[in-house]
This record gives sequence, C-alpha cells and structure tokens, in this order.
Amino acid sequence: MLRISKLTDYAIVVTAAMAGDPERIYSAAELASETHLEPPTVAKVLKTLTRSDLVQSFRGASGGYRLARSPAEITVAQLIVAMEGPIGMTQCSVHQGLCSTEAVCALRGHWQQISRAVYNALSEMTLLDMTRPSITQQLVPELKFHNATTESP
Amino acid sequence: MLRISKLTDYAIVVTAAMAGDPERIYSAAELASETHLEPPTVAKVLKTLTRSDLVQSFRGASGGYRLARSPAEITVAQLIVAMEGPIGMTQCSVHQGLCSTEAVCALRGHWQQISRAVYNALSEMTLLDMTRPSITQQLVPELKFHNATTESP
DNA sequence: CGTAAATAGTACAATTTTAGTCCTGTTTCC
DNA sequence: GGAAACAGGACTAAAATTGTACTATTTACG
Repeated sequence: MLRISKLTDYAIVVTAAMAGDPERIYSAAELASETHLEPPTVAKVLKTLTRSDLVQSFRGASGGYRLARSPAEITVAQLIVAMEGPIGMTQCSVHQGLCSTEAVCALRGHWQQISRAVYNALSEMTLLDMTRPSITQQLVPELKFHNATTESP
Repeated sequence: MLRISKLTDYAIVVTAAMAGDPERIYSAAELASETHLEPPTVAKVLKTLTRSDLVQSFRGASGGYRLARSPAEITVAQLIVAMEGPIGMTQCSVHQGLCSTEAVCALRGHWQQISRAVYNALSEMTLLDMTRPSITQQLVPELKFHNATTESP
C-alpha cells in the first residue's frame, strides 16, 4: 500500500492541530485530548519532532510545545523525514552496499530518481495546506484497484 | 523511510530482467538464477504479477512467463499496485470508516490528494526506463537527512 | 499414454518491524 | 519545595513481512 507508519500519521495530525494557533504553547496532554490520541503516543511523537527542530519544546511547569516555524514553511515531506528517516523507496536508494544483489542490479540510480520525484510531490503540501478544508474525492480507478491477495482479510 | 516491500522490489528486478527480451518466455528458475534471487521467492512474485495481468504465464513443460505488454507500457506504479494494493499513504486515503479519529480529523481529502501526486510520480517511470543505464547520483541533503533515532543500529 | 517439467494455489513458521507503554531523570514555575 | 511538564531510554506485545513447503494441475514430448 506504500504507506507511512502510524506514528508518522499521528505526527501530522498533531502538528496540524498545533497549526490551528501557531503562537500558542500546547502541552502534550492537551494535544492528546484534542486529537483523540493516547497521551503517551502524542508525547513520543512530539519528542521525535523536537529532535528534528520542527517543533520547539519548553520544559517545566506551564511548558509545552509550539511549531518551530510557520505552518506554511513546514512540509509533509519534512515531517515524514523527521519521523522515518530519509525518503527512499528501496534500501539501495538510501544506503549503498547493503543489498546483496547490488553488483548485478542496475536499478539503483533509477530508484534514486523515483525517490526524488516522490519527495518533491510530498514537499508541495504544507501544514498550512493540510489545515484548509478539502474535498474528499473518489479515488481514480488505478488507485482503488488491488488484487485478490491483498483484498482478503 | 517510506519504502516499498522487498517483494515489490523483487517484482521490479524480475520484470526488468524480463524486459531484456520481451518476446521470450522465461521459466521462474531461469529468472531466479539471472537475478540472484531465491527460486521460491521469484515464483511467488510471478504468481502475483500474473493475477494482475502484468505478466502472462504458460503452464506445462517448456512453460514460463512473459511480460503481458511492452516494457514501455508497464509502469512502476502498476507494479507496486499489483504487489501491494492501492497506493495510499494512510489507511484513510484508501478505506473510509476504519480510522477511529476520522470524525474529528479533516485530513482525509488531503491525504488522497498526496497519494494521487505520488501515484503520478510513480507512473512516469516505465519498465523500459528502468532498463536504460542511469547515473547513480549523490542524493540531495533533504533526502539524506535522518534523525538520531533512526540512525542508531 | 506416461513421465517430466513447469505453473497454481494455499498454508505455515520464523523473523523483523512497529506500536504502545512505562519508568526515571531533569527543568521550571509558583 | 512541590507540582507540572518535557527528555530519554528500555521493554513488551502485537502485527506485518518474508521466505518456504506442499499438493494439485497443466502441457510437451518420446
């Protein structure tokens, strides 16, 4: 399905909530109740985002978290990279020399090209865009199709 | 890291090998030795691709597999969909009503938009492109960056 | 015909990854 | 000094992924 991890998903839900009032300092508990996620999970996500400087943290009583930049300057690509590491569709597009078939496989350069294209697509959506209303659309048939193997529960 | 599964990776390696001589019928064993992958793994991949009509199979002695269309007409997006099901970065972008926070989360339409953009990027690379020589490049810094959590072994 | 070569389909065990939680330490406000 | 809040790491449980094996079916060819 080519999906991001749930933790990454939560990271975007949480930061989208913070984008509602970018100046305000939110505690982790507050954000948990606002997003209907579990407090420990929200805390974990915020700690990771802090290490990548996407959110600022304030310790001590009446501390909390705030976006480090304006929502328009934070992209979905940046959030995914912060949570999951570099965007690469295959191992070889990120790390050289780990794949046993690397010597006989000429695809590495192509995978890097593909990863870059995906990164660019993800860079065009900012947190500000995510907070704007959107139309939930029917997906095009190519996106809906999947085969019997993945269909069965 | 936003990666495809290994099986999907293998699917592309195997079909890229078949694209070398699109008319020829290859046995699974042959393709395994050519790609340096395990025979059972190659067989599994080919069965899945057959169900999605990306390759044609021929049963019986001197049977085997062949690409169902020309390499220029098979895209990486099609191969990923065949192996993993629909491309969607989150559960909610593929299936409605399964996410517990769907009622309070307004991100679904945006995720569909992102998934579509990624699908388009993956549709622009065909199997024919994959067989052409490529330059292995240094990745841009944004793609290389990852944080301490994912860095440590 | 019978046998060998080859795919089809399904089921399963082992491994790896992910998710979620908890605990202890540190900082800061009042 | 105490309470509120974040930091960091460790750990357990669950889920997904991988890789393999087994049985059945189909077809070429002597």
